[in-house]
Amino acid sequence: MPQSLKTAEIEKSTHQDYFNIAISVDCVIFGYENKDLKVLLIRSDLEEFEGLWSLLGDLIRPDEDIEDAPYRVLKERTGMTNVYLEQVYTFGSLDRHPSGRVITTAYFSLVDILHHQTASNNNELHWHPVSDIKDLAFDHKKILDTCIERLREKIMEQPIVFNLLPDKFSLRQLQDLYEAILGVELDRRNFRKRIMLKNWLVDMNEMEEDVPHRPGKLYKVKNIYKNKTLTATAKEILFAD
Amino acid sequence: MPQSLKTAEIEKSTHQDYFNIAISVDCVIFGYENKDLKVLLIRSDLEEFEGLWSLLGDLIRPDEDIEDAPYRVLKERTGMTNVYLEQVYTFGSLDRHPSGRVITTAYFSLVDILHHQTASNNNELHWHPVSDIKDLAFDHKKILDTCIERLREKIMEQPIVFNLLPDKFSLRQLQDLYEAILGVELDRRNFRKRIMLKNWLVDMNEMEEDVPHRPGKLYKVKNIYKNKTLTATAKEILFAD
DNA sequence: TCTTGTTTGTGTATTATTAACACAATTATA
DNA sequence: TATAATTGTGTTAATAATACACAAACAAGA
Repeated sequence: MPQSLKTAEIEKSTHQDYFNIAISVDCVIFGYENKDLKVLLIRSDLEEFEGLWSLLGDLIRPDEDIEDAPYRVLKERTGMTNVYLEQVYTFGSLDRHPSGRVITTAYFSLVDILHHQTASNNNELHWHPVSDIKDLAFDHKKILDTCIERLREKIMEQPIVFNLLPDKFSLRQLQDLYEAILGVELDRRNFRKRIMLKNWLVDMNEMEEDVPHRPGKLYKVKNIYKNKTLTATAKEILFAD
Repeated sequence: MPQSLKTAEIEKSTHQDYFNIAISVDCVIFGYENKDLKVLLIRSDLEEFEGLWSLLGDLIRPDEDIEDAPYRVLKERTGMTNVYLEQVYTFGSLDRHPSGRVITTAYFSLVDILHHQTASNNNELHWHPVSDIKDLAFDHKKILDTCIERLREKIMEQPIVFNLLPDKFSLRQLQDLYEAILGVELDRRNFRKRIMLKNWLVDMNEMEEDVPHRPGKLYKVKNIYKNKTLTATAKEILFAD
């Protein structure tokens, strides 16, 4: 059910289309800034959820592949393109949407905040540290939690966190990011050993600059892991190690 | 409804289109028999797929929670109740269904074939060894492959395979089952050690009977892992180990 | 230019996990 | 009572994960 329909129209159309179900996608857009894992939210435009934030989502169009819908939402609402996206789960409780029956498929997305910060000056959009988020509109808190859980599992196995960082980064930055996502502290030496063993990184032969301490070496992720629009089968091949 | 659409006229005229997508569930019903992982299929009733088999599925009803739909499908089509079910992925290519736009959410299910064999004498239903399946109607082969992959990951972490076995089983039966699902051979001593370490089993203090060799001890899975209709949060607690 | 603060870069010893591997005991059957 | 088939069990080696300390690099300020 479109969020923009007012209550009277909703009554009418839900009766007309009682036997219909709408399907949407919702995007959990993760970013990383100031050692915090953040998520991009928009102020809910529904009366029922006044004051609450919600995920970015939209109904799927009848002529649109479901996998294209989250890309379109990101582009339309934030201007972001070429982002990492992954389907997580489909939520379809009867009462999850106050204006009608809407089943939604959740995707999470990983973006480099700094390269996307000016993409939209829509001040209804805001990056929130995930640790600060207590409640969201609809069942979006549950969707967020499910996506965080999936993200935590995934980063231990596959080279995806680099989508949250600038092209060049130090091992310290990378470790801080892992700690922010996992919510734990990691031993520096063991972390470096484990990451290096995975063989995901390329040494740039450059050093950090303008840091008030001994600068660290800079790395980037190998190019084969950088294409963000891989098909599922291409991923299987690449990530087989 | 996209925010970019402004006028009421546009909203109204496109409204019908947005509800012009059907949503279904498809069930990959796994069973285990004769050392084969099998899947329950039905003859496709579509002309386009004449001669091909397909998964059991149905459209979701407007008054039905998405999680209830696969239970209903299983009950209606096979008589099975109280089965293990898990949502896997939602498939929504434009061309996946020849008669219109249908997005489908795939679930896999684990059942004990012997206790369900007479549930339906619908001879359009048939158990197929998964290793024999080359092609299926719709995109069901892709759905099946996705579910097998998920099943393989899951059985290494969580005590779910027992849903495929009778209540009492020997470690040999259990190992054969793991080998059938994973498609590999396992070392018997290491397998037994690993399973016992997980602490999922209870020794029944009974022995196999009517086997033409030294009989093995019988085990059952602990009761806390046996409830097949656990909520997601209950699972988290129980399986935290 | 010397001292201090801060962070990088590195290795080893310990423990836990996984993998490889062989033989005696039990039952049914001939 | 001999044979065939399978169960039940333990040790060693290899690999991975964890715990832990110190010297070197740079910036800033005395």
